[in-house]
Amino acid sequence: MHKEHNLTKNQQIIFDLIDKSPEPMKAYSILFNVQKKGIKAPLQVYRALDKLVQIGKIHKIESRNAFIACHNSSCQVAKATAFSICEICEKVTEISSAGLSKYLANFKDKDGMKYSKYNLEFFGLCKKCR
Amino acid sequence: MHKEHNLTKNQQIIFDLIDKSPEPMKAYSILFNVQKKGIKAPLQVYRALDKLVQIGKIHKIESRNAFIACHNSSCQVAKATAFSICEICEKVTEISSAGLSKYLANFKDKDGMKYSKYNLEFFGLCKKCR
DNA sequence: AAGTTAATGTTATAATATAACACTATGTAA
DNA sequence: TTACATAGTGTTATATTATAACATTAACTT
Ligand SMILES: [Zn+2]
Ligand SMILES: [Zn+2]
Ligand SMILES: [Zn+2]
Ligand SMILES: [Zn+2]
Repeated sequence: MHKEHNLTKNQQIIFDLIDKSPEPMKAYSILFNVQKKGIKAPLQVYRALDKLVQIGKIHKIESRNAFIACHNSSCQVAKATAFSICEICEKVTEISSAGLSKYLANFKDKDGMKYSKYNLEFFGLCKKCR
Repeated sequence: MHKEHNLTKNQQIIFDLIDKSPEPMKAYSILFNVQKKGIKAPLQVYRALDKLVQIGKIHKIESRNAFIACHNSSCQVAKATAFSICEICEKVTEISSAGLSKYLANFKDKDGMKYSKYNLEFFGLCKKCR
């Protein structure tokens, strides 16, 4: 399957927090929540976030500057991400669609260029908010 | 065609600057460049940027916190944007592909939900950097 | 044991973005 | 014309997001 990464203490603390959260978490909210566990400075948070993004355990929602745990077993590499975002309640869901990822992975632009990596964010209203 | 928006002085100054720029511009770089024209404060820049994004004259590159002028006549509404980004030279190009926009506009997730708005950022190496 | 790489802890600071408030311009309607 | 509403401005202050720099420690290789 996919390579296991042994997380360090800080990485594990921060991953666990994000993983438990029902919504994307922002860096300084993470910082606030882990201060009781000894992580005191923004940089400690950002360094763990960088690593977790890099190994695909979490993703950054660019339009929100927030982070969510990956729950899509097919994307353990952080190279092809798609999300739906509710513009009212800010609920974010990772989209796992074989058709979509195939289409985007094979997309070529006018110059015939293919891209190995992409990030797609859909916006709309979730079921509850409609 | 599309509705004309009469830009205000600040909006026009800032749009002209972004439109002339060969690469995406960041807010504080814009601020620096327009200070000689009397725009002195970040908020004046951000307000103009917000409006220009809203009416589709410019787009925000979320992964870069930067802004480029729209050169895609088919997207005067800022609801469906796609870009390619070179990870070396940071060149950004707006992608104008009927196939892609049709595919994404019609994309439905597992719940059958359709999204009216999306932003897609592709990453790779541009011709020059390969 | 020595060398290498990755991670940590810490302080300071840079870069990005918004709040609040008083004021001005513009268009619309009584 | 006056009143009203809406959008934009100018300004100061502040909030939020993110990185630089440096000394130290941990983990892995040879
Ligand atoms: Zn994922
Ligand atoms: Zn919702
Ligand atoms: Zn455009
Ligand atoms: Zn390039």
